[in-house]
Amino acid sequence: MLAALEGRAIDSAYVRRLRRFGSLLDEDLALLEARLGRIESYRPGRDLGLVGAPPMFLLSGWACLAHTLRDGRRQIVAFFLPGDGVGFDLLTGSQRSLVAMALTPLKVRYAKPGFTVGVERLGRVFAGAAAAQLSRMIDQVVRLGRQTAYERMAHLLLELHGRLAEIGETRGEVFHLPVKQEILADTLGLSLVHVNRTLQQMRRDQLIDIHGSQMTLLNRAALTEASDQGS
Amino acid sequence: MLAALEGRAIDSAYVRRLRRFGSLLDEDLALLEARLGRIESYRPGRDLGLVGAPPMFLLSGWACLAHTLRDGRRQIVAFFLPGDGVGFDLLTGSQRSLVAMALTPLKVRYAKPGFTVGVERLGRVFAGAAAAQLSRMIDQVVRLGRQTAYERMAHLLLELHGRLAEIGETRGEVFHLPVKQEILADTLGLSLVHVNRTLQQMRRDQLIDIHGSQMTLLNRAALTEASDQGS
DNA sequence: CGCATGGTTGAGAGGTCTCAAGAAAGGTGG
DNA sequence: CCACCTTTCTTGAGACCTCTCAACCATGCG
Repeated sequence: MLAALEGRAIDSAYVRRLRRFGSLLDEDLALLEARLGRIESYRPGRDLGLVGAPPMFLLSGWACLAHTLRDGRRQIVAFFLPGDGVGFDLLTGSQRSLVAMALTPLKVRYAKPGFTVGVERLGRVFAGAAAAQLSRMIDQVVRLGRQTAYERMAHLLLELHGRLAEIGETRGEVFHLPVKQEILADTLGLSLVHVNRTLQQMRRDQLIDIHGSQMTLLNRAALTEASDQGS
Repeated sequence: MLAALEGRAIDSAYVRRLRRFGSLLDEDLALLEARLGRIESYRPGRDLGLVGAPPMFLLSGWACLAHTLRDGRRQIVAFFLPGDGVGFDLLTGSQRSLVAMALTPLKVRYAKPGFTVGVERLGRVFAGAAAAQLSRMIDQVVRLGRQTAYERMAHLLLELHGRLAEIGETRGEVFHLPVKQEILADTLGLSLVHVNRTLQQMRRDQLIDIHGSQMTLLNRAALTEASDQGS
């Protein structure tokens, strides 16, 4: 049974993700696995109900953290991709109109009640993951505050490609982008129409190629140049 | 000597701040005090040199976390006010053009090397402080992504007043706002000129009053209404 | 085949920006 | 205590990026 658990853990997205932040021994993975519990599915648009719920890992599918203003304007604060942890950093401040929502069909694995990680390897790895999320949030602030639509889009596409590459969900410069342009708009602080025009422009500039929900980065150098931040 | 240390700790801004996130016993404060070290001063504009340095508490003065793009555009990601901790959440990702900078004359107290907090009261309080910072970062994303200049300004002023009130640095609706309009501009993702016009408008609307660096919130209800997020 | 959903395009409006210059405020040396 | 200089605030005018409104097109599905 231990072998089976380890087998499941080793090739799961969250283990691939966590390993980016430090080496994990088999015993660490077994420990982690023992502290994870039931698997659940969500349909696109469903609220993941952060408040009061235990944290979870995304096994597959995309989700987001979104805030809706009284008049309906919506800002997506962060994307959650397969392997990402949700709720470990207690952003579950119980507050306001902040909700976590499935963007695609979603499979998640909840932590068991009372989940903790020590300060050992597992703890450091979790701290690294939390730092990475904070770093992405900072990127988001910079995008929204000081970049043009074109720059924001370039930067976001590079971020998404990078994050998907970490868990092996890219084929070269190609990846699956399973969200409507409306979602990109609410992420980048733009209107749906302008997102569309921006993508058109990037196509004309040969920076990207889109077929359905398949996104191809045709010119990484130009995208990096355009995204400026230069990260 | 223990009494002296506790005396200093009890009325310091960071203790007032931390106590917001849970009760702390005298022994907790003594423990914290023992893990804090030297005090240092910075002049406005100086880099606090996050990378590789231990975390610190601001004893007095304001600082910020800022990212500068290649062409000089700057985005201030977060303000640090007296009592705030800087660097405890390892945003010190060693990365890019992200710097912490003094905005006013600053006095900070560094943690001693190897600083840690357990999972006891002190640890929970630190976790609460980290969650609050993340929550403010989310507010910042919403402001920048989906609010107008007027709304952004109203929301930021309310946030700053609230944070200063926590440490007793307000007198009713009056507080000291020690930053240039340029700093507000780089925080709110606006131009200096537009910040000025927005403040003028809020004055004409009798929402605020400004005398030098003294800011008065004249109409909290209207400010809250304008800031929308309704937090 | 018709409807629903999501993508695309046009045109005008509007919020914010840039450039530019003048006014106010604050510090410093004579 | 004043003259001067620097910094910061203020205001005007036109440009520009992005928005809103409104269609129209493409795709998929029952």
